[in-house]
Amino acid sequence: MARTQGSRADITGPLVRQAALRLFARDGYAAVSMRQIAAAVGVQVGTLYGYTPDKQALLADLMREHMEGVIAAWRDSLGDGSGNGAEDPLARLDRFVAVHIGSSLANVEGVFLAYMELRNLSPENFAMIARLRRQYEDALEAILRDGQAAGVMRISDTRLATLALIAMLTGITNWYRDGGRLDRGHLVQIYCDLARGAVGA
Amino acid sequence: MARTQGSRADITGPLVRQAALRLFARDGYAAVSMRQIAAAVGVQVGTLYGYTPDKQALLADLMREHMEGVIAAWRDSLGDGSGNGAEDPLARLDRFVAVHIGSSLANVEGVFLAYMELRNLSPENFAMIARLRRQYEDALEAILRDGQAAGVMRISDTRLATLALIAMLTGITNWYRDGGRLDRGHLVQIYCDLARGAVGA
DNA sequence: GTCTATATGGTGATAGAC
DNA sequence: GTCTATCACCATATAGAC
Repeated sequence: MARTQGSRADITGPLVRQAALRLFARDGYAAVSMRQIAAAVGVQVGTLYGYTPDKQALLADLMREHMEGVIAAWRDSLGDGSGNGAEDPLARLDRFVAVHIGSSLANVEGVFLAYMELRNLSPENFAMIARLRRQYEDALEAILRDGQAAGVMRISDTRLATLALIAMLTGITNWYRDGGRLDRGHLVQIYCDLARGAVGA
Repeated sequence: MARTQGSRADITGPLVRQAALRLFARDGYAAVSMRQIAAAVGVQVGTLYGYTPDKQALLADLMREHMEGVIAAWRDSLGDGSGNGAEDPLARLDRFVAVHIGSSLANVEGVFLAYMELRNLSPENFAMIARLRRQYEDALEAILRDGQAAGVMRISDTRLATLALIAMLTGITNWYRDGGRLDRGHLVQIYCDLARGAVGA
């Protein structure tokens, strides 16, 4: 495993982050040592500190990138149907469900970090991640408010419904495996029905 | 903190488990040392090994007791309305929601362990906890099947709906705090509406 | 850019005195 | 039942050679 000399700065950085993501997701931040990450990359432990100031920053960066990716996936899904100015709230809800499931399954390890490692963040990093999470939640709540206002949803508390729907959707990553009983299209369909029902559509 | 001598076997055992539960829930199993647990109890570290064979068994016991408590809370809720032989599936769903929220909020730390520390269990202990979880999930799925058969629910996949509802309900422990904007009765009411909607009632 | 070596301190678990 | 002392090992992070 331990390479001796040989400089590959262009690829070592991404490898460090990829190995850390995989190991943190599998065993948990606190259970993974910098030595394990170094061994997975194929460098000695001291080398890691050329790519991150410390272990905490490595975790925070991975979580930030995950949240930014999830938010970007939602934002980018808006641009697809060009000139689709006034999309129906129910169609927007379906799209949110599909995009959330898609970006979650595309990065299951990131989802694990985002929901399990909050307590291992420093206060400053925690505040940063919490802000990004809130931003994402607010995108869904805006849909529910519009659906409520348009009379196509019946919701007693949009904030609670938002948290309930996101918890419901995120739980998928705990059990879904490609190649199982359901394909992704079917999965999205079923969760669209569950979500529409929950908001009284 | 460190007591010197003095035997209190009858109370030290529960204190060890209580301190471990609190610390594991707050900081995570891997991040908590046996020395921290001992300090919280007020004994020296060697003393802990009179109450548990090792750290792993301490975790597994706490998780097992939590799951057994949740299952018992559901089972005991059946006996209350004596002679209530043929309860409506929708009423049973409401009762499941209320009991789940009640037992979750009564033991938030246990819920944290049950959902965050599965990966820190040995294979044998993991299998034991997974069996208890499945047993609890099956109690909900039986309700959904009956509701489907009775024509009072419309569900395309009862297993998925079960997992979705439990994820939705369990998410509550991530944000609910007594004394906040909502009291527990209101909370249960809102989640009953969400659950009924999700299953097409 | 990567290595080796090291500083400093924490880890789970056990043995044996009291 | 609890303590003290200890074993063998692993942790994060840094300094300086190449």
